[in-house]
Amino acid sequence: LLDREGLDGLSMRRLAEQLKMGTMSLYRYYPDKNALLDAVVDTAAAERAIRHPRGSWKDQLRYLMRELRAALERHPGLIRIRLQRPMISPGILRGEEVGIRAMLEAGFTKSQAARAWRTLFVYTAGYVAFSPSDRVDDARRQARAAAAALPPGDYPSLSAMIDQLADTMGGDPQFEFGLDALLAGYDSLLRARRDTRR
Amino acid sequence: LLDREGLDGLSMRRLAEQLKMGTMSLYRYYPDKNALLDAVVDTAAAERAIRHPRGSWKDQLRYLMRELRAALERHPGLIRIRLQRPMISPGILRGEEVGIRAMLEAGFTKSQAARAWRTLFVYTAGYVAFSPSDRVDDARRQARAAAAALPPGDYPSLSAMIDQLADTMGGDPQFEFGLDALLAGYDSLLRARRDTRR
DNA sequence: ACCTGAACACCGTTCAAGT
DNA sequence: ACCTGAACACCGTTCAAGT
Repeated sequence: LLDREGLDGLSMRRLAEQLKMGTMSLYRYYPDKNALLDAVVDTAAAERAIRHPRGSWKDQLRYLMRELRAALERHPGLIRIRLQRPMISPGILRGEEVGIRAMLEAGFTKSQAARAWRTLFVYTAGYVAFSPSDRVDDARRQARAAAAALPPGDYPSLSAMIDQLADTMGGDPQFEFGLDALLAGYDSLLRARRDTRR
Repeated sequence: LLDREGLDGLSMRRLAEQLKMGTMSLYRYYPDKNALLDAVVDTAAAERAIRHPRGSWKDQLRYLMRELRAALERHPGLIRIRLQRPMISPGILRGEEVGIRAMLEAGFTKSQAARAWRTLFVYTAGYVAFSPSDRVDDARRQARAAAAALPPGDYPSLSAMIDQLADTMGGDPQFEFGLDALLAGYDSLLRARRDTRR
């Protein structure tokens, strides 16, 4: 449909025009625009084909999050819809079931596994929302300009690492850094739990 | 201004009406709506009074992130503006300077400190965006309903932990869980670095 | 009964007419 | 020169008129 126009370009009128029908004919299929957007999110979720992952719980979570990120980036504008309507459909929960099962089997409590999954989701979805892949270069340029314009006396640390700051505005290494940090954090949680159990 | 109406309620026409001026008079102050929203973000950033934090690098980052979360939640709708225009002003970078300095002093490389800060920012801002504090109860209810409606055969893990899943939809403990996990992950990064140095 | 064009109540912004 | 109302090109949705 209208990935190419972005969320702002997706209007009932233009969509109807594209489909060569009267604007109001859309209301035969969906009661209002919200319902239509829900259907868009659901359709996108159905596109995801999650192979059952192999390896350690870390490997599995890493795979699931990379896949989630790719799925969200496949349709720019999708993330902005999901930010406005936190929807939960069976299709969306497919990956969550797999990820949480891996954690439970590794020894996490139910509460820990639930919180850990939600944190991973928030991080990954937040990453896509704040570092849109189609505007990384622009964001880097903007970050570099902003850092260079800072009074060095007040911002000594930032002024001395402009390149490093620009590097954080998107891309695979930045995403993987945060993912690794979270998984390492969960690892220490798991070790602590095993220790107190003894 | 119009915190109470949300982003959708903030229109040039209504704002002008509120200010008892003609709609077009606003354009004497800001060239367009984008500029006005930028000014809103900047004003909100200026409200933040960051005391220079004490304690370990972890304590300092924890304080800064709690403060960032509180600042973002103080004005609902602010986060949605910032999601659409990744703006970088000196006011916004105040906390970043403090946080990054703490990490550099603790032994992080520039690149690590930059990536670690960005990850914390993405997590915290993503948390506020995906778990809006004024709709936590609603989100919990929705999550519980969605989990209960799942076919237990296909979703055995999720079906057995509905309460725990609902708990992750917002609140302080969920935020702190993710924050702790990230900081624990950074800790192991720092330890690994110290080890290879010897 | 089903479908849909006209109309309504909104937008942001241009542009020309007022002072 | 400065200010701003009318007008333009859009919205989503209601409602009544068409088939």
